[in-house]
Amino acid sequence: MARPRKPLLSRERIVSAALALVDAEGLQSVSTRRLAAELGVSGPSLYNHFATKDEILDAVADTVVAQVDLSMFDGGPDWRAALLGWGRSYRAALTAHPHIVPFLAQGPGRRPAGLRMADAVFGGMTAAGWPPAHATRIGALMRYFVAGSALGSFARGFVDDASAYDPADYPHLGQAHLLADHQHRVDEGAFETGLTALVDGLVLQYQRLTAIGG
Amino acid sequence: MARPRKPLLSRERIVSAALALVDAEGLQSVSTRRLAAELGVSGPSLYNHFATKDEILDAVADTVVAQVDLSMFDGGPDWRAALLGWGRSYRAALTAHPHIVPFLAQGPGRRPAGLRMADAVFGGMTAAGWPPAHATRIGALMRYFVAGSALGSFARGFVDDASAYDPADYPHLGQAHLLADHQHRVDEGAFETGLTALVDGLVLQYQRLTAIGG
DNA sequence: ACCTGAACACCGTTCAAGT
DNA sequence: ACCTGAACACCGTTCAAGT
Repeated sequence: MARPRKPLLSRERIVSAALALVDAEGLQSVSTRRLAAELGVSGPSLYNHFATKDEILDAVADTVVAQVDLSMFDGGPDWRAALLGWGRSYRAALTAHPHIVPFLAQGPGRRPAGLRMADAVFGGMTAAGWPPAHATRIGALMRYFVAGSALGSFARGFVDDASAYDPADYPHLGQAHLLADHQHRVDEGAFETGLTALVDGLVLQYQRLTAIGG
Repeated sequence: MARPRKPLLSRERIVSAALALVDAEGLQSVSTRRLAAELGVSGPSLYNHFATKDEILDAVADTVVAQVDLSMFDGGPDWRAALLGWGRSYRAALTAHPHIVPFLAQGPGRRPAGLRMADAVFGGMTAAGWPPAHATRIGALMRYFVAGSALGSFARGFVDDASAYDPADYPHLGQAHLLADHQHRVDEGAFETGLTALVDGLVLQYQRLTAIGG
């Protein structure tokens, strides 16, 4: 068979198969041949729809980021609640597809969903009274925190094996092996603690700013 | 030539050549054959010193994290200053070798330098009066923020091309293409703003905690 | 336009062979 | 013990050929 009367592939079909494969088996398992096999075609077929494999993964990353709720930014002047809500939705979108996060972090500048997000945050913060330079920084620092939390699950690093943590080497890590069990709880707790601290700290800065300004 | 009278390679030589190659050309350029060529040997020779390529990269990541200054944690009870100093040193160590950061984030649990760091932070925070559960979270959330900031330079995402940001699509990104120029400044500003906010927010939490406790 | 198989220049890793 | 070349099962991507 050569060219079929109706196309076998489409960008959407390729992207959703790639996302399913990433979720099921991780980034490593996404090769062009493997992905093509999953779609019932041969490897080179993909190049009729995307120029490179990276372009496919870019599109996958974009659909993940597109899941982030941005509605809180056209609401009103409660930027504190908006940041909290956005942060949680952003993190939820990433942790739903953890294997794509390392790729996602490589630079969202050309991905529409990332741009929409940056635009919404900037617009929301400036509308709430933040100067433009601050609004830019807030968008960036929130992204750092959320991406970092989704990427490197802190607790995932600890092995479920007491012998790995000799108290002579690490006097304070006696319970570290237990963390493997509580992985989720530690990550969620650290994320919530950090998110709250971040927003609380920004409130202080906002107060200083308006005290000087007004 | 087969086995030389004195070994041509050592783990240290391999790791430092790998780090130099990562810094010069990025993670993608580190293949076993290329790295071996850089060392004047053939590809499979590396397997006499490391079991896998990932083990080599793990060792590279470890040497990077080993650069982080941890002295502030055995100083005294000023946990605020310790977190600020640690955060800056941590970020400096990572941004000195940006190409290894995506790999580094994959999980530091088995890397000695990462464990020493976690241990020092935990010890410092508990010594300063934080309950153990909080100390764990603080170590994690700081790592999220620093890793995120080193990994995904926010500004790097924006292209130096005004036409990429149609105001019809992104009403608030009119100046976005200028960010490419100010990349460093934006990242540093966002990092400092976020670090300060984070620590300020933790101070509030600490006050609440001790107010309830005492 | 959209698929195919063959081909190119790579990978990480294994292994028998050499000293 | 530590290096080598050959080999295995893969890669991403190109391209001429088919309809």
